[in-house]
Amino acid sequence: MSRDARISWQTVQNEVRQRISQRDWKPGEFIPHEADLAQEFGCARSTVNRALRGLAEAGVLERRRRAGTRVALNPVRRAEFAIPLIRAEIEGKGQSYAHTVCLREMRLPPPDIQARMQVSASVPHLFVQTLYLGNGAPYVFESRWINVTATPGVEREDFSTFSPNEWLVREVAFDGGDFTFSAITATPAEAAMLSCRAGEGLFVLDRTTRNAGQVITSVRLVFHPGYQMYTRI
Amino acid sequence: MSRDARISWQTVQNEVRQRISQRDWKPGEFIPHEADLAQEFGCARSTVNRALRGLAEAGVLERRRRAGTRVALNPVRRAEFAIPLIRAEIEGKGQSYAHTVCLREMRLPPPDIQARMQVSASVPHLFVQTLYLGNGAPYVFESRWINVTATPGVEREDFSTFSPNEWLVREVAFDGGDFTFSAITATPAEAAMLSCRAGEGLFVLDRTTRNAGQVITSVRLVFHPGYQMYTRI
DNA sequence: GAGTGGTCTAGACCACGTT
DNA sequence: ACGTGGTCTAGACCACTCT
Repeated sequence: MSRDARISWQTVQNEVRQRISQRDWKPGEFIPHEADLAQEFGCARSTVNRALRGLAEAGVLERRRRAGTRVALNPVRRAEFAIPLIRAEIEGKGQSYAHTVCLREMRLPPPDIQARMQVSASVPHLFVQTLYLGNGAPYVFESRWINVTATPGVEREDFSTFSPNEWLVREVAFDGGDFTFSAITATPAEAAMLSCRAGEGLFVLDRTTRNAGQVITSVRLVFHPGYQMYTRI
Repeated sequence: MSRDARISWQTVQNEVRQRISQRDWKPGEFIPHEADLAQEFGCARSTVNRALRGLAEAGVLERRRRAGTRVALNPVRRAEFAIPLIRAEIEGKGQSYAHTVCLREMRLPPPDIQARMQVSASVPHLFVQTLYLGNGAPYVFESRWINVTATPGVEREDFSTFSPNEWLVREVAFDGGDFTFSAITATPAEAAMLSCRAGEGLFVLDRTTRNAGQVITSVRLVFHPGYQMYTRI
């Protein structure tokens, strides 16, 4: 008769989400303890734990030992964005992909790059400038510094078949990085590369990538006018 | 003698991360099954599962039933960014916070806002423009459309003590939204608001916030020149 | 069909922070 | 001190998907 279906952690999570949305449980308020919720839903405490842990990771709940679990005051505090390969991003929009290497040489990095890459002034790095094209039109212009001691084999690579972006992703391990998003006003040189007018506002991503504490590469991507980065919660 | 310490899921996760960083396990390769790893580490399979699930959520691993677990081809594919209150962001930089409401009136939303908010043309919305200041200097200029039927009490609010941003976070539940980041070229009006030159590149965030499927508000934030959004993996 | 990850359970112990 | 969340275990069954 009372053969109930198993309760999944998603069921619990959805129910909790709904109670928060409906303001049964208001921001800042404590919600019942795991044990009580387990009893209410008729499942094991670990199932409730799984559900609530996910909500805490998403920033919806705040949990503290001994104190309990409360609804976060600002329930939407984090969002994720995807970091696609440039090729994948362009092809994902249904455009044809191409890239051109404009410059490739060893150079001493300027002070700002030294600081970002945590290297001394006297160590030459590989500097590569690449233009990526979607349907033949400039999509993004990349200026990249590569730490050659951390990327064996790069000195023999001309990036004609694989772009610096693709080559590094294929050949070198990464485990972390910094990202800075900003807007710049196009200089005449940048405008010429991206086929736009000087003075236009352009979206910029600066990224420094690391592996096991070592800096691999530092890159600036200047996107074409009108570029948008999108994400959803 | 052989009283080993308990193995935590973090231990397993760090070990797996390290093997990937060191390229013992290369991108695209399968790694051992959960059961084998559990035996190797001397812990329960659920502990291994917890560790690997976290890595899969982070995009480091790809897991499929029956097929197994493999190292992702592009190990760093996602990043999180924080969405602070504007007040918290300004004060977090050690600056004094202030805001000024420039405009507050009921209006019919223009077509682009109608599309974003999924409403018909004939429904008036509350339109509020607010300038946020850090140390007295313009920090970000906000143009916001508010769905009054979803935000009871808003018609009596003048946003002098609480900014629209703060008021909505305090009074209304959210559970999702869309974010679009882009760059614009400052119009003369925008330049005047932000005390910058017309034609400068400015960082822009468009956000539409929802609760239980209903659109609450749609906002455009135009930041001062030089603004950067930062995140780290 | 069979093997893999996904999940649930019931119980246990522990870490930590509030009181 | 003690109560709460955090975690681990051992076992079980299930869902999915590859062959």
